[in-house]
Amino acid sequence: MGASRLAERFGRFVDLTADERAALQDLEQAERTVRRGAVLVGENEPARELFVVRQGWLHSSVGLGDGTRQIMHFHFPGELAGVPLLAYAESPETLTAVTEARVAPFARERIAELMTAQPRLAALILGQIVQDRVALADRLASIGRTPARARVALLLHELVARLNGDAGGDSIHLPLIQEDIGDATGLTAVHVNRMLRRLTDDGIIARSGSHVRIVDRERLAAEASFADRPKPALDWFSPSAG
Amino acid sequence: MGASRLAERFGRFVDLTADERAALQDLEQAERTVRRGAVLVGENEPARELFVVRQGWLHSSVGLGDGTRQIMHFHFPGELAGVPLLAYAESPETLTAVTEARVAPFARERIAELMTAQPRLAALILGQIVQDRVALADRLASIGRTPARARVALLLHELVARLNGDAGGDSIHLPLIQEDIGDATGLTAVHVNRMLRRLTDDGIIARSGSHVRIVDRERLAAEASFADRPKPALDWFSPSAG
DNA sequence: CGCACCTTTGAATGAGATCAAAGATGGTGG
DNA sequence: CCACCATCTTTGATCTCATTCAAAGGTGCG
Repeated sequence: MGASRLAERFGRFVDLTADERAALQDLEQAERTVRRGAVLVGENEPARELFVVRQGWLHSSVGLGDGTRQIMHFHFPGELAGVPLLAYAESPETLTAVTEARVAPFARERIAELMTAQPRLAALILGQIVQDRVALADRLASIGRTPARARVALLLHELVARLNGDAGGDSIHLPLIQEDIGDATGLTAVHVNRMLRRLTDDGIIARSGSHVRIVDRERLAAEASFADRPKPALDWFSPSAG
Repeated sequence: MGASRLAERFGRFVDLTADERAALQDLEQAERTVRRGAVLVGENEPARELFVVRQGWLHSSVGLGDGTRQIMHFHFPGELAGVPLLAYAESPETLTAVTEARVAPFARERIAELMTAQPRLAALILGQIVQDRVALADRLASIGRTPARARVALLLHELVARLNGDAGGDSIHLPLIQEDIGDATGLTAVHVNRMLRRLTDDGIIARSGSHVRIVDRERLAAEASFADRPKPALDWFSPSAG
Protein backbone atom coordinates (compact mmCIF):
# COMPACT_ATOMS: atom_id res chain seq x y z
CA MET A 1 0.00 0.00 0.00
CA GLY A 2 1.92 3.00 -1.29
CA ALA A 3 1.79 6.64 -0.25
CA SER A 4 -1.45 8.53 -0.01
CA ARG A 5 -2.82 9.47 -3.39
CA LEU A 6 -4.40 12.53 -1.90
CA ALA A 7 -1.05 13.59 -0.48
CA GLU A 8 0.49 13.10 -3.88
CA ARG A 9 -2.06 15.41 -5.43
CA PHE A 10 -1.99 18.05 -2.71
CA GLY A 11 1.79 17.95 -2.80
CA ARG A 12 1.61 19.61 -6.19
CA PHE A 13 0.10 22.71 -4.63
CA VAL A 14 1.71 23.01 -1.21
CA ASP A 15 4.45 21.45 0.88
CA LEU A 16 2.82 19.07 3.30
CA THR A 17 4.10 18.60 6.83
CA ALA A 18 4.86 15.14 8.15
CA ASP A 19 1.76 15.30 10.31
CA GLU A 20 -0.39 16.16 7.37
CA ARG A 21 1.04 13.33 5.34
CA ALA A 22 0.35 10.96 8.19
CA ALA A 23 -3.25 12.15 8.49
CA LEU A 24 -3.84 11.63 4.78
CA GLN A 25 -2.17 8.25 4.88
CA ASP A 26 -4.51 7.37 7.69
CA LEU A 27 -7.50 8.34 5.59
CA GLU A 28 -6.52 5.86 2.92
CA GLN A 29 -5.91 3.02 5.34
CA ALA A 30 -8.59 0.75 4.03
CA GLU A 31 -8.65 -0.31 0.41
CA ARG A 32 -11.27 -2.01 -1.66
CA THR A 33 -11.10 -3.34 -5.18
CA VAL A 34 -14.13 -2.88 -7.36
CA ARG A 35 -14.93 -4.53 -10.62
CA ARG A 36 -15.50 -2.70 -13.87
CA GLY A 37 -19.08 -1.50 -13.90
CA ALA A 38 -19.67 -2.10 -10.21
CA VAL A 39 -21.84 0.39 -8.35
CA LEU A 40 -20.12 1.76 -5.25
CA VAL A 41 -23.05 3.83 -4.08
CA GLY A 42 -26.53 3.81 -5.54
CA GLU A 43 -28.76 6.81 -5.91
CA ASN A 44 -30.96 7.58 -2.91
CA GLU A 45 -29.20 4.94 -0.91
CA PRO A 46 -28.15 5.83 2.59
CA ALA A 47 -24.38 5.97 2.65
CA ARG A 48 -21.75 6.90 5.17
CA GLU A 49 -18.54 6.70 3.21
CA LEU A 50 -16.54 8.84 0.89
CA PHE A 51 -13.80 7.46 -1.30
CA VAL A 52 -10.32 8.35 -2.36
CA VAL A 53 -9.72 6.93 -5.80
CA ARG A 54 -6.42 5.07 -5.74
CA GLN A 55 -6.48 3.47 -9.15
CA GLY A 56 -8.79 3.36 -12.15
CA TRP A 57 -11.72 5.59 -13.09
CA LEU A 58 -15.05 6.12 -11.42
CA HIS A 59 -17.93 8.25 -12.55
CA SER A 60 -20.84 9.84 -10.75
CA SER A 61 -24.19 10.07 -12.46
CA VAL A 62 -27.80 11.00 -11.89
CA GLY A 63 -30.57 8.81 -13.27
CA LEU A 64 -33.79 10.17 -14.71
CA GLY A 65 -37.03 8.25 -14.24
CA ASP A 66 -36.91 6.85 -17.78
CA GLY A 67 -33.73 4.74 -18.08
CA THR A 68 -31.61 7.72 -19.19
CA ARG A 69 -28.85 9.13 -17.04
CA GLN A 70 -26.48 12.06 -16.95
CA ILE A 71 -22.86 11.50 -16.06
CA MET A 72 -21.68 14.38 -13.93
CA HIS A 73 -18.01 13.77 -13.50
CA PHE A 74 -15.20 11.31 -13.99
CA HIS A 75 -13.07 10.71 -10.92
CA PHE A 76 -9.40 9.90 -11.36
CA PRO A 77 -6.73 8.62 -8.97
CA GLY A 78 -5.98 11.07 -6.19
CA GLU A 79 -9.47 12.56 -6.28
CA LEU A 80 -12.35 12.36 -3.86
CA ALA A 81 -15.66 10.77 -4.76
CA GLY A 82 -18.93 10.63 -2.89
CA VAL A 83 -18.62 14.17 -1.61
CA PRO A 84 -22.38 14.87 -1.73
CA LEU A 85 -22.62 12.80 1.44
CA LEU A 86 -21.26 15.83 3.27
CA ALA A 87 -24.64 17.45 2.82
CA TYR A 88 -27.09 14.57 2.33
CA ALA A 89 -27.77 11.39 4.24
CA GLU A 90 -28.84 9.62 1.04
CA SER A 91 -26.53 9.85 -1.90
CA PRO A 92 -28.01 12.02 -4.64
CA GLU A 93 -25.71 10.42 -7.18
CA THR A 94 -24.70 6.97 -8.31
CA LEU A 95 -21.01 6.19 -8.09
CA THR A 96 -19.83 3.62 -10.59
CA ALA A 97 -16.50 2.07 -11.47
CA VAL A 98 -15.65 2.76 -15.11
CA THR A 99 -12.68 0.44 -15.03
CA GLU A 100 -11.59 -2.04 -12.44
CA ALA A 101 -10.55 0.26 -9.65
CA ARG A 102 -9.08 0.48 -6.19
CA VAL A 103 -10.61 2.89 -3.73
CA ALA A 104 -10.01 3.86 -0.13
CA PRO A 105 -13.35 4.29 1.66
CA PHE A 106 -13.59 6.37 4.81
CA ALA A 107 -16.42 7.59 7.02
CA ARG A 108 -17.51 11.16 6.63
CA GLU A 109 -16.80 11.71 10.31
CA ARG A 110 -13.14 11.44 9.38
CA ILE A 111 -13.56 14.69 7.50
CA ALA A 112 -14.87 16.25 10.70
CA GLU A 113 -11.81 15.04 12.57
CA LEU A 114 -9.58 16.41 9.87
CA MET A 115 -11.25 19.78 10.05
CA THR A 116 -10.39 20.18 13.70
CA ALA A 117 -6.98 18.50 13.67
CA GLN A 118 -5.63 19.55 10.28
CA PRO A 119 -7.42 22.65 9.09
CA ARG A 120 -5.06 23.19 6.20
CA LEU A 121 -5.88 19.76 4.86
CA ALA A 122 -9.52 20.63 5.22
CA ALA A 123 -8.85 23.71 3.14
CA LEU A 124 -7.15 21.63 0.47
CA ILE A 125 -10.07 19.24 0.40
CA LEU A 126 -12.39 22.18 0.12
CA GLY A 127 -10.29 23.43 -2.78
CA GLN A 128 -10.60 20.06 -4.43
CA ILE A 129 -14.36 20.12 -4.07
CA VAL A 130 -14.49 23.60 -5.52
CA GLN A 131 -12.45 22.45 -8.50
CA ASP A 132 -15.02 19.74 -9.08
CA ARG A 133 -17.72 22.34 -8.98
CA VAL A 134 -15.99 24.45 -11.59
CA ALA A 135 -15.51 21.43 -13.83
CA LEU A 136 -19.21 20.73 -13.45
CA ALA A 137 -19.98 24.33 -14.36
CA ASP A 138 -17.91 24.06 -17.50
CA ARG A 139 -19.67 20.90 -18.47
CA LEU A 140 -22.99 22.58 -17.87
CA ALA A 141 -22.09 25.51 -20.08
CA SER A 142 -20.92 23.11 -22.74
CA ILE A 143 -24.10 21.07 -22.70
CA GLY A 144 -26.38 24.05 -22.35
CA ARG A 145 -24.83 26.31 -24.92
CA THR A 146 -22.69 24.51 -27.47
CA PRO A 147 -23.44 22.11 -30.35
CA ALA A 148 -22.71 18.41 -30.28
CA ARG A 149 -19.29 18.57 -31.87
CA ALA A 150 -18.01 21.07 -29.33
CA ARG A 151 -19.32 18.99 -26.45
CA VAL A 152 -17.49 15.90 -27.54
CA ALA A 153 -14.37 17.94 -28.23
CA LEU A 154 -14.52 19.48 -24.76
CA LEU A 155 -14.91 16.14 -23.05
CA LEU A 156 -11.89 14.72 -24.85
CA HIS A 157 -9.93 17.84 -24.13
CA GLU A 158 -10.82 17.74 -20.47
CA LEU A 159 -9.92 14.08 -20.12
CA VAL A 160 -6.57 14.46 -21.83
CA ALA A 161 -5.73 17.57 -19.83
CA ARG A 162 -6.64 15.97 -16.53
CA LEU A 163 -4.99 12.64 -17.22
CA ASN A 164 -1.80 13.81 -18.85
CA GLY A 165 -1.37 17.27 -17.44
CA ASP A 166 -1.19 20.20 -19.76
CA ALA A 167 2.29 19.46 -20.94
CA GLY A 168 2.13 15.67 -20.96
CA GLY A 169 1.44 13.30 -23.82
CA ASP A 170 -1.47 13.68 -26.14
CA SER A 171 -2.68 10.13 -26.04
CA ILE A 172 -5.01 8.37 -23.63
CA HIS A 173 -6.70 5.07 -23.06
CA LEU A 174 -10.41 5.80 -23.12
CA PRO A 175 -12.33 3.06 -21.32
CA LEU A 176 -15.71 4.53 -22.28
CA ILE A 177 -18.23 3.21 -24.73
CA GLN A 178 -19.89 5.77 -26.94
CA GLU A 179 -23.02 5.59 -24.86
CA ASP A 180 -21.02 6.75 -21.84
CA ILE A 181 -19.72 9.68 -23.83
CA GLY A 182 -23.29 10.42 -24.77
CA ASP A 183 -24.39 10.27 -21.16
CA ALA A 184 -21.67 12.73 -20.25
CA THR A 185 -22.35 15.13 -23.10
CA GLY A 186 -26.13 14.94 -23.25
CA LEU A 187 -26.14 13.27 -26.68
CA THR A 188 -27.19 9.91 -28.08
CA ALA A 189 -24.57 7.27 -28.70
CA VAL A 190 -25.33 7.44 -32.41
CA HIS A 191 -24.67 11.13 -32.58
CA VAL A 192 -21.50 10.79 -30.51
CA ASN A 193 -20.32 8.35 -33.10
CA ARG A 194 -20.91 10.81 -35.90
CA MET A 195 -19.06 13.56 -34.06
CA LEU A 196 -16.09 11.30 -33.33
CA ARG A 197 -16.02 10.33 -36.97
CA ARG A 198 -15.98 13.93 -38.08
CA LEU A 199 -13.28 14.89 -35.59
CA THR A 200 -11.28 11.95 -36.88
CA ASP A 201 -11.87 12.73 -40.55
CA ASP A 202 -10.87 16.32 -39.94
CA GLY A 203 -7.55 15.20 -38.53
CA ILE A 204 -8.13 16.49 -35.02
CA ILE A 205 -8.05 13.15 -33.24
CA ALA A 206 -7.03 9.61 -34.15
CA ARG A 207 -8.59 6.47 -32.75
CA SER A 208 -7.71 2.81 -32.61
CA GLY A 209 -9.58 0.51 -30.32
CA SER A 210 -10.14 2.31 -27.07
CA HIS A 211 -7.07 4.43 -27.58
CA VAL A 212 -7.42 8.09 -28.54
CA ARG A 213 -4.64 10.36 -29.68
CA ILE A 214 -5.03 14.09 -29.95
CA VAL A 215 -3.50 14.99 -33.27
CA ASP A 216 -4.00 18.73 -32.96
CA ARG A 217 -4.57 19.93 -29.45
CA GLU A 218 -4.90 23.57 -30.46
CA ARG A 219 -7.66 22.79 -32.85
CA LEU A 220 -9.39 20.50 -30.37
CA ALA A 221 -9.38 23.30 -27.81
CA ALA A 222 -10.76 25.70 -30.39
CA GLU A 223 -13.52 23.26 -31.28
CA ALA A 224 -14.43 23.00 -27.63
CA SER A 225 -14.91 26.76 -27.59
CA PHE A 226 -13.67 27.03 -24.05
CA ALA A 227 -10.69 28.77 -22.61
CA ASP A 228 -8.52 26.60 -20.44
CA ARG A 229 -8.89 27.26 -16.78
CA PRO A 230 -5.73 28.62 -15.21
CA LYS A 231 -4.00 26.36 -12.74
CA PRO A 232 -5.86 26.12 -9.47
CA ALA A 233 -4.50 28.27 -6.67
CA LEU A 234 -4.94 26.61 -3.30
CA ASP A 235 -2.42 28.65 -1.41
CA TRP A 236 -4.80 31.09 0.24
CA PHE A 237 -4.75 29.17 3.47
CA SER A 238 -2.55 31.16 5.81
CA PRO A 239 -0.08 28.93 7.63
CA SER A 240 -1.20 30.12 11.03
CA ALA A 241 -2.00 26.51 11.78
CA GLY A 242 0.95 25.25 9.70
CA MET B 1 -27.42 45.72 10.13
CA GLY B 2 -29.40 42.77 11.47
CA ALA B 3 -28.19 39.34 12.49
CA SER B 4 -25.96 37.29 10.25
CA ARG B 5 -27.86 35.80 7.33
CA LEU B 6 -25.51 32.88 7.29
CA ALA B 7 -26.22 32.24 10.95
CA GLU B 8 -29.91 32.38 10.21
CA ARG B 9 -29.53 29.71 7.57
CA PHE B 10 -27.18 27.48 9.53
CA GLY B 11 -29.45 27.82 12.54
CA ARG B 12 -31.98 25.71 10.69
CA PHE B 13 -29.63 22.77 10.76
CA VAL B 14 -27.76 23.04 14.03
CA ASP B 15 -27.78 25.04 17.24
CA LEU B 16 -25.02 27.59 16.97
CA THR B 17 -22.94 28.61 19.95
CA ALA B 18 -22.56 32.26 20.88
CA ASP B 19 -18.98 32.17 19.61
CA GLU B 20 -20.06 30.78 16.30
CA ARG B 21 -22.74 33.43 15.94
CA ALA B 22 -20.18 36.09 16.69
CA ALA B 23 -17.79 34.70 14.11
CA LEU B 24 -20.47 34.70 11.43
CA GLN B 25 -21.60 38.15 12.40
CA ASP B 26 -18.03 39.23 11.99
CA LEU B 27 -17.92 37.78 8.48
CA GLU B 28 -20.84 39.95 7.44
CA GLN B 29 -19.43 43.13 8.94
CA ALA B 30 -19.10 45.02 5.71
CA GLU B 31 -22.06 45.58 3.47
CA ARG B 32 -22.33 46.80 -0.08
CA THR B 33 -25.39 47.66 -2.12
CA VAL B 34 -25.37 46.70 -5.75
CA ARG B 35 -27.66 47.84 -8.48
CA ARG B 36 -29.84 45.56 -10.54
CA GLY B 37 -27.70 44.15 -13.34
CA ALA B 38 -24.41 45.16 -11.78
CA VAL B 39 -21.47 42.78 -12.15
CA LEU B 40 -19.85 41.98 -8.82
CA VAL B 41 -17.05 39.88 -10.24
CA GLY B 42 -16.22 39.47 -13.89
CA GLU B 43 -15.03 36.29 -15.53
CA ASN B 44 -11.25 35.78 -15.50
CA GLU B 45 -10.84 38.79 -13.29
CA PRO B 46 -8.55 38.45 -10.33
CA ALA B 47 -10.67 38.57 -7.20
CA ARG B 48 -10.10 38.20 -3.53
CA GLU B 49 -13.56 38.33 -2.05
CA LEU B 50 -16.46 36.05 -1.45
CA PHE B 51 -19.92 37.31 -0.66
CA VAL B 52 -22.74 36.53 1.66
CA VAL B 53 -25.99 37.52 0.01
CA ARG B 54 -27.97 39.60 2.47
CA GLN B 55 -30.82 40.72 0.28
CA GLY B 56 -31.90 40.27 -3.33
CA TRP B 57 -30.83 37.74 -5.94
CA LEU B 58 -27.50 37.19 -7.63
CA HIS B 59 -26.61 34.73 -10.32
CA SER B 60 -23.35 33.20 -11.45
CA SER B 61 -22.78 32.52 -15.11
CA VAL B 62 -20.16 31.44 -17.59
CA GLY B 63 -19.82 33.23 -20.90
CA LEU B 64 -19.05 31.45 -24.16
CA GLY B 65 -16.91 33.18 -26.76
CA ASP B 66 -19.95 34.11 -28.89
CA GLY B 67 -22.16 36.38 -26.74
CA THR B 68 -24.09 33.43 -25.25
CA ARG B 69 -23.86 32.52 -21.61
CA GLN B 70 -24.96 29.79 -19.26
CA ILE B 71 -26.38 30.73 -15.89
CA MET B 72 -25.14 28.24 -13.34
CA HIS B 73 -26.95 29.16 -10.19
CA PHE B 74 -29.15 31.73 -8.52
CA HIS B 75 -27.93 32.87 -5.12
CA PHE B 76 -30.48 33.88 -2.50
CA PRO B 77 -30.16 35.64 0.85
CA GLY B 78 -28.17 33.63 3.36
CA GLU B 79 -26.12 31.91 0.69
CA LEU B 80 -22.50 32.22 -0.30
CA ALA B 81 -21.41 33.45 -3.70
CA GLY B 82 -18.02 33.62 -5.31
CA VAL B 83 -16.92 30.29 -3.87
CA PRO B 84 -14.79 29.33 -6.89
CA LEU B 85 -12.21 31.78 -5.54
CA LEU B 86 -11.30 29.13 -3.00
CA ALA B 87 -9.60 27.23 -5.79
CA TYR B 88 -8.78 29.85 -8.43
CA ALA B 89 -7.06 33.19 -8.33
CA GLU B 90 -9.15 34.43 -11.24
CA SER B 91 -12.86 33.98 -11.02
CA PRO B 92 -14.06 31.36 -13.49
CA GLU B 93 -17.58 32.79 -13.28
CA THR B 94 -19.32 36.11 -13.56
CA LEU B 95 -21.34 37.16 -10.55
CA THR B 96 -24.23 39.45 -11.36
CA ALA B 97 -27.00 41.10 -9.36
CA VAL B 98 -30.38 39.99 -10.67
CA THR B 99 -32.20 42.51 -8.51
CA GLU B 100 -30.90 45.38 -6.49
CA ALA B 101 -29.08 43.55 -3.74
CA ARG B 102 -27.11 43.90 -0.56
CA VAL B 103 -24.06 41.72 -0.09
CA ALA B 104 -21.42 41.29 2.59
CA PRO B 105 -18.00 40.88 0.95
CA PHE B 106 -15.16 39.22 2.84
CA ALA B 107 -11.63 38.11 1.97
CA ARG B 108 -11.07 34.45 1.35
CA GLU B 109 -8.47 34.45 4.07
CA ARG B 110 -11.35 34.83 6.46
CA ILE B 111 -12.43 31.35 5.51
CA ALA B 112 -8.97 30.15 6.47
CA GLU B 113 -9.30 31.80 9.86
CA LEU B 114 -12.70 30.25 10.31
CA MET B 115 -11.35 26.83 9.50
CA THR B 116 -8.87 26.97 12.34
CA ALA B 117 -10.98 28.87 14.87
CA GLN B 118 -14.45 27.47 14.16
CA PRO B 119 -14.16 24.11 12.44
CA ARG B 120 -17.84 23.37 12.80
CA LEU B 121 -18.69 26.52 10.89
CA ALA B 122 -16.21 25.45 8.25
CA ALA B 123 -18.09 22.17 8.04
CA LEU B 124 -21.37 24.01 7.62
CA ILE B 125 -19.90 26.15 4.88
CA LEU B 126 -18.58 23.04 3.23
CA GLY B 127 -22.06 21.57 3.46
CA GLN B 128 -23.45 24.67 1.82
CA ILE B 129 -20.97 24.38 -1.03
CA VAL B 130 -21.84 20.74 -1.49
CA GLN B 131 -25.53 21.63 -1.68
CA ASP B 132 -24.69 24.05 -4.47
CA ARG B 133 -22.85 21.32 -6.25
CA VAL B 134 -25.83 18.98 -6.04
CA ALA B 135 -28.14 21.70 -7.32
CA LEU B 136 -25.75 22.19 -10.21
CA ALA B 137 -25.78 18.47 -10.87
CA ASP B 138 -29.55 18.45 -11.00
CA ARG B 139 -29.55 21.34 -13.42
CA LEU B 140 -27.01 19.52 -15.54
CA ALA B 141 -29.13 16.38 -15.68
CA SER B 142 -32.13 18.48 -16.56
CA ILE B 143 -30.40 20.28 -19.39
CA GLY B 144 -28.58 17.22 -20.63
CA ARG B 145 -31.41 14.77 -20.55
CA THR B 146 -34.84 16.37 -20.50
CA PRO B 147 -36.91 18.29 -23.09
CA ALA B 148 -37.54 22.02 -22.92
CA ARG B 149 -40.79 21.88 -21.03
CA ALA B 150 -39.32 19.83 -18.21
CA ARG B 151 -36.35 22.17 -17.93
CA VAL B 152 -38.52 25.22 -17.47
CA ALA B 153 -40.74 23.32 -15.05
CA LEU B 154 -37.73 22.25 -13.01
CA LEU B 155 -36.35 25.75 -12.79
CA LEU B 156 -39.64 27.13 -11.55
CA HIS B 157 -39.99 24.27 -9.14
CA GLU B 158 -36.49 24.80 -7.80
CA LEU B 159 -36.97 28.52 -7.34
CA VAL B 160 -40.29 28.16 -5.56
CA ALA B 161 -38.94 25.40 -3.32
CA ARG B 162 -35.84 27.37 -2.40
CA LEU B 163 -37.59 30.67 -1.89
CA ASN B 164 -40.69 29.52 -0.09
CA GLY B 165 -39.54 26.31 1.53
CA ASP B 166 -41.33 23.10 0.78
CA ALA B 167 -44.35 23.92 2.83
CA GLY B 168 -44.54 27.65 2.20
CA GLY B 169 -46.63 29.56 -0.29
CA ASP B 170 -46.80 28.68 -3.94
CA SER B 171 -46.26 32.12 -5.33
CA ILE B 172 -43.06 34.04 -6.11
CA HIS B 173 -41.86 37.26 -7.60
CA LEU B 174 -39.71 36.27 -10.56
CA PRO B 175 -37.33 39.10 -11.46
CA LEU B 176 -36.06 37.29 -14.55
CA ILE B 177 -36.69 38.08 -18.18
CA GLN B 178 -37.35 35.15 -20.45
CA GLU B 179 -33.86 35.39 -21.83
CA ASP B 180 -32.48 34.78 -18.33
CA ILE B 181 -34.64 31.70 -18.00
CA GLY B 182 -33.29 30.59 -21.34
CA ASP B 183 -29.72 31.14 -20.20
CA ALA B 184 -30.39 29.02 -17.13
CA THR B 185 -32.14 26.20 -18.97
CA GLY B 186 -30.09 26.12 -22.16
CA LEU B 187 -32.97 27.32 -24.34
CA THR B 188 -33.73 30.37 -26.44
CA ALA B 189 -35.94 33.09 -25.04
CA VAL B 190 -38.52 32.38 -27.73
CA HIS B 191 -38.80 28.76 -26.78
CA VAL B 192 -38.96 29.60 -23.10
CA ASN B 193 -41.93 31.77 -23.92
CA ARG B 194 -43.71 28.91 -25.65
CA MET B 195 -43.07 26.57 -22.75
CA LEU B 196 -44.34 29.10 -20.21
CA ARG B 197 -47.40 29.58 -22.33
CA ARG B 198 -48.10 25.87 -22.46
CA LEU B 199 -47.57 25.43 -18.73
CA THR B 200 -49.96 28.32 -18.22
CA ASP B 201 -52.57 27.02 -20.66
CA ASP B 202 -52.40 23.61 -19.03
CA GLY B 203 -53.25 25.14 -15.68
CA ILE B 204 -49.97 24.28 -14.01
CA ILE B 205 -48.79 27.82 -13.39
CA ALA B 206 -50.37 31.28 -13.54
CA ARG B 207 -48.52 34.46 -14.44
CA SER B 208 -49.17 38.15 -14.13
CA GLY B 209 -46.39 40.61 -14.67
CA SER B 210 -43.30 39.22 -13.03
CA HIS B 211 -45.36 37.28 -10.54
CA VAL B 212 -45.70 33.50 -10.89
CA ARG B 213 -48.06 31.29 -8.96
CA ILE B 214 -47.79 27.53 -8.94
CA VAL B 215 -51.32 26.31 -9.46
CA ASP B 216 -50.54 22.63 -9.19
CA ARG B 217 -47.27 21.85 -7.51
CA GLU B 218 -47.65 18.10 -7.85
CA ARG B 219 -48.05 18.37 -11.56
CA LEU B 220 -45.19 20.84 -11.88
CA ALA B 221 -42.91 18.42 -10.05
CA ALA B 222 -44.06 15.61 -12.31
CA GLU B 223 -43.35 17.72 -15.39
CA ALA B 224 -39.87 18.39 -14.09
CA SER B 225 -39.31 14.63 -13.94
CA PHE B 226 -37.13 14.93 -10.90
CA ALA B 227 -37.56 13.61 -7.43
CA ASP B 228 -37.21 16.21 -4.73
CA ARG B 229 -33.98 16.01 -2.85
CA PRO B 230 -34.44 15.09 0.78
CA LYS B 231 -33.58 17.78 3.28
CA PRO B 232 -29.87 18.33 3.61
CA ALA B 233 -28.23 16.65 6.58
CA LEU B 234 -25.37 18.72 7.91
CA ASP B 235 -25.16 17.11 11.32
CA TRP B 236 -22.29 14.75 10.65
CA PHE B 237 -19.80 17.09 12.28
CA SER B 238 -19.04 15.57 15.65
CA PRO B 239 -19.21 18.12 18.44
CA SER B 240 -15.69 17.34 19.61
CA ALA B 241 -14.93 20.99 18.93
CA GLY B 242 -18.30 22.06 20.33
C1' DC C 1 -46.40 60.64 -24.46
C1' DG C 2 -42.93 58.19 -26.58
C1' DC C 3 -39.27 55.13 -26.71
C1' DA C 4 -36.73 51.11 -25.20
C1' DC C 5 -37.26 46.74 -23.78
C1' DC C 6 -39.84 42.68 -23.24
C1' DT C 7 -43.37 39.29 -24.60
C1' DT C 8 -45.90 36.82 -27.87
C1' DT C 9 -46.92 34.50 -32.17
C1' DG C 10 -46.06 32.59 -36.85
C1' DA C 11 -43.32 30.29 -40.51
C1' DA C 12 -39.18 28.19 -42.16
C1' DT C 13 -35.00 25.84 -41.09
C1' DG C 14 -31.85 22.81 -38.97
C1' DA C 15 -29.41 20.00 -35.46
C1' DG C 16 -29.88 16.07 -33.17
C1' DA C 17 -33.00 12.00 -32.10
C1' DT C 18 -34.97 7.87 -33.51
C1' DC C 19 -35.36 3.73 -36.07
C1' DA C 20 -33.15 0.15 -38.51
C1' DA C 21 -29.58 -2.80 -39.99
C1' DA C 22 -25.01 -4.04 -41.34
C1' DG C 23 -19.92 -4.43 -39.82
C1' DA C 24 -16.27 -4.93 -35.93
C1' DT C 25 -14.50 -6.57 -31.84
C1' DG C 26 -13.49 -9.28 -28.12
C1' DG C 27 -14.29 -12.56 -24.57
C1' DT C 28 -15.72 -17.44 -23.58
C1' DG C 29 -16.35 -22.10 -23.81
C1' DG C 30 -15.74 -26.03 -26.39
C1' DC D 1 -6.94 -22.42 -30.88
C1' DC D 2 -10.91 -21.28 -32.94
C1' DA D 3 -15.82 -20.46 -33.47
C1' DC D 4 -19.56 -18.20 -31.65
C1' DC D 5 -22.17 -14.84 -29.43
C1' DA D 6 -22.83 -10.63 -27.08
C1' DT D 7 -21.61 -6.08 -27.21
C1' DC D 8 -20.13 -2.15 -29.45
C1' DT D 9 -19.47 0.72 -33.65
C1' DT D 10 -20.84 2.54 -37.89
C1' DT D 11 -23.89 4.18 -41.46
C1' DG D 12 -28.30 5.50 -43.68
C1' DA D 13 -33.15 7.35 -43.75
C1' DT D 14 -36.60 9.74 -41.56
C1' DC D 15 -38.70 12.51 -38.08
C1' DT D 16 -39.10 16.00 -34.39
C1' DC D 17 -38.02 19.36 -31.20
C1' DA D 18 -35.91 23.49 -30.73
C1' DT D 19 -33.71 27.39 -33.22
C1' DT D 20 -33.84 31.13 -36.20
C1' DC D 21 -35.91 34.85 -38.50
C1' DA D 22 -39.46 38.14 -38.60
C1' DA D 23 -42.93 41.10 -36.97
C1' DA D 24 -46.76 42.51 -34.15
C1' DG D 25 -48.47 43.50 -29.31
C1' DG D 26 -47.45 45.05 -24.22
C1' DT D 27 -45.41 47.43 -20.46
C1' DG D 28 -43.17 50.64 -17.81
C1' DC D 29 -40.13 54.37 -17.25
C1' DG D 30 -38.19 58.95 -18.21
